[in-house]
Amino acid sequence: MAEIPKSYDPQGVEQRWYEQWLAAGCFKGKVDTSRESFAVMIPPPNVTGVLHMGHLLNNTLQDIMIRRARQEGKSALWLPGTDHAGIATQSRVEKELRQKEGKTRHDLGREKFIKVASEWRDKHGGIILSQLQKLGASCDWDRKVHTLDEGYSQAVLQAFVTLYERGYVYRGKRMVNWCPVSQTGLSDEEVIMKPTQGSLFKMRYEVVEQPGTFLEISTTRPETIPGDVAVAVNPEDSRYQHLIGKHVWRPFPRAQIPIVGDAAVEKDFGTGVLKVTPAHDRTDFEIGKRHNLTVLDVMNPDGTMNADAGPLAGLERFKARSAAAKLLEELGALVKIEPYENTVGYSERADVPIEPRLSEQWFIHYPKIEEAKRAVTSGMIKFHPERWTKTYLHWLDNIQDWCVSRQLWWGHRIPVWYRKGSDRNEAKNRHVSLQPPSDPANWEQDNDVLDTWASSWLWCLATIGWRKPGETTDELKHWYPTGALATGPDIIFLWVARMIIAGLELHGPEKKTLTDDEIRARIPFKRVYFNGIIRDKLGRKMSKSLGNSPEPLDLIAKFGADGLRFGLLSIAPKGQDILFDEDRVSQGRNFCNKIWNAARFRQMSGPMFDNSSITSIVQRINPAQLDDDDSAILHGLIGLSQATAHQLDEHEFTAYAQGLYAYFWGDFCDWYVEASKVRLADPALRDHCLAVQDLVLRQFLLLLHPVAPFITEELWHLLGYGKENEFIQNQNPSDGSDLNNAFLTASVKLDVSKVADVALLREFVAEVRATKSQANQATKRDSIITVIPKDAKAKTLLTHNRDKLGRLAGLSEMQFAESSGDRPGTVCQLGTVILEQSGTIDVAAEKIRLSKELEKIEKAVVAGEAKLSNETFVSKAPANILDGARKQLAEATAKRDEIVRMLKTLN
RNA sequence: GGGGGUAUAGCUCAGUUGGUUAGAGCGCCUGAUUGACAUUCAGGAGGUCGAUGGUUCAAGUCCAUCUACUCCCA
Repeated sequence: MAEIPKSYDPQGVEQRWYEQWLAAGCFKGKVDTSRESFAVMIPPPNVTGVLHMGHLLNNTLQDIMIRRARQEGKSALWLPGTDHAGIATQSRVEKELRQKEGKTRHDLGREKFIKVASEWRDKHGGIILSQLQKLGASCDWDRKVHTLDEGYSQAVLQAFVTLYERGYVYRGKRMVNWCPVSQTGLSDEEVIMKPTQGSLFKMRYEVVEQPGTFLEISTTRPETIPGDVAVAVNPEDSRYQHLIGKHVWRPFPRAQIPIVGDAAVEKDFGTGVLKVTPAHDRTDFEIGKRHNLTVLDVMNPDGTMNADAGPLAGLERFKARSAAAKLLEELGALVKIEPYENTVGYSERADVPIEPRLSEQWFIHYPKIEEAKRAVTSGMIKFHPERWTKTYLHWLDNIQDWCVSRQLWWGHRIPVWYRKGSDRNEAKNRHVSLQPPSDPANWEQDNDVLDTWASSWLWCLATIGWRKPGETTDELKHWYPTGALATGPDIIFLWVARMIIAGLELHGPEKKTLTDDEIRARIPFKRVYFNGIIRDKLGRKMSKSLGNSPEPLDLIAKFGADGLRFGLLSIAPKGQDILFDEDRVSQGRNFCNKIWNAARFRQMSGPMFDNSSITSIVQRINPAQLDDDDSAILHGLIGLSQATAHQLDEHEFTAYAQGLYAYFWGDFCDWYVEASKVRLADPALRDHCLAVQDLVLRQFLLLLHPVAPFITEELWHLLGYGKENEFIQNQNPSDGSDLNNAFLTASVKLDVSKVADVALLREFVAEVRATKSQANQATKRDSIITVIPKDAKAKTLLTHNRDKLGRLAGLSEMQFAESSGDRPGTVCQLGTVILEQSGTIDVAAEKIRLSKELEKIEKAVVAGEAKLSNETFVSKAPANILDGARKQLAEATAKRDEIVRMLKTLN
């Protein structure tokens, strides 16, 4: 076996293993019905996206789940893919077109534009996925899916057609969120509300029937005045109710408009008078409908004012706003302008304020809402952390129909044809199908495409072959529902909820309502893990413009993929936002190096023996030589295995990382390995001790593998645990029961009480070290101590471990005495320790130290006495708590008495 | 306006059915280093667990109110 280099160098190791894994087909998902299935579908990154910190964490989590599943022998599949990202991609391509060729998409025409966009996607779209390989992502790359793939597209269109046939899809003229830059409608979920500094314009409109009487009206959008068709007041409002039915003069273009009474007007808001602009405001549109008002659109799709805007015609909307203010002033209709902050909806992609705009759109009325709720409330789908359930239910309770048409070219073109020259709103004039009509000359296809989310909501279905309700594939039968979904809580509505609805409605034959069993069969995943959003050190979102996002590939190069993965995991609190700090990730790299060196130490400590199985290692353990530390560390190993199994099941990833870290570094390296150095020097004990180390390392590597795949695979082979062409990914760590069985078979009896004994010894060593440090003896390896043991048992324990203690605490001699005489010492649970020193004691310093300690212990004594003298406590507390309290008080009292005694000797 | 979340050491965070003297990493201070590892080792300082009240033998943990910050939805 090759000698292990001094420090861990991830670069070579990572590349070498990743290539071998790929070559051996390690990540291939195979339909194997004899095994339990476990699938994870990657949240498909946008083809326009670049790898960022969020992806690193999100994909690390998925990789952990899938690798653990593989270890457990499940038939695992992690399916990768990308999302065509309608608006984002189209904007990018149009921008390039404009910059490079000075052309718009209309210059190219639909077909040519799509071709250009496809080329752009092919060039840029795969970058993220290849970057994920550097992270170690074990996706089945041969199954990569893109939402515009032929088969996937078919599924998307079929879903639309099916929902149409089932009556869930309708076309209507509705208020939509219009993005004047992308020139398309948006769903509510794509609109970001932002507090925006603006102005509130106070104006007055003269009452036609009562010249000289004015109504004062406030608005933030005076540019829409030409679109005013009424003013509204609350019919209950005594100030204005007598005016209902009369008219006011709209200032420009000057016209009479009615005063209507409508309960939607808040009496207490502003002046209590509302200008009604049905074409440009949702509430106004509703009021307009109730009062049969005309809808007067004064704006073009690109955000400029149209001919109906009178004096404002042709102006861009924000220019029109100031022009309108000026005009009002000239007309004497402006009362005042005051600064005003309100919340304005912005287009997520273009980052400009959206316009409420009336247009013909396609809508989906969500089916299976009731079942979607039940799936989560009754635990058929489990959310981690659970609290997101509330958010999810809240959304479903207030759900609005989904505007799914987008006025774009890049995407799935809506499979609807209209009879030329006919009324499109009449069903008989429509042809809704995957196939064009047989007489195409008489029809024209809808120009719009579907919202990108109307394709990705089928992700768990269409990636493994769903093409039509009721039809299925082997993959679907095997892997659906998938095991888990890992994603950010920011897309709980956009994606997670919709996937659930899509699965419930479309997987399987048409059903009006579903039973629990049917829900179980139709849900897209059984668990959802919401990972936190990674922010910078100051809590700001990572963004390009702030330049606060580290380059993921640089981080991988700097810390190693394993180090980065472990570091991210250990700082990612469950479902909470994560403040990213590079220093904290270095902990992961350091841990890898520590593991590396522990393996190196093992290799240097003695020859390697047969490490090929648990049994072969356990056979080398000599039950007669099993000492306190062996028992404790092996017992801990079983505990760690159990804890890991539980934590991974429950998606407690942080606890998983911390548990591994504490055991390996704290228990194994700092204590066990250090202590074992004594035995390793003794030829009679060495091989037994090495066997224990081999067993610990083996099991630890198995447990660590999901989060740190590279280093564990490397050491697995370097330490002889696996044969060539076998991989650690196929080795089951189990929950420790296999270790227990092996011990049983080999008559290795672990004494659980040794765990407590070792804890006492560790406290003892820590106290001695501290005492030495205070006496400036820390460097010396030859300190002499005298111990007054607490009792016979303590003395035995100390005597048995004399050599180890000597090494760990740096002692040349440990002698026992009956009493300390009048000399000061340190009190610990096993007894009082007196450090023999040549120099004189710093009496003053010693007094301060002891007084401080006394103060602390006195508190414990007082608290303990109070507790135990409380009769209700004694009668009500359970026996073990009572026992513990008594024991604790006895110990504290003894310690206090000892300290008091020592303080006296100093006087 | 509605609904979440968070508040524990200087910083970032653990602390899962209430039960010993509340933990970790980083940072800071002191010291160590000739054979696993300075990406290391040992020690130390540092906390009335946001505030108030309640339930309980027992509260960081449960309940109520409040304060601050934060996210989502209107």
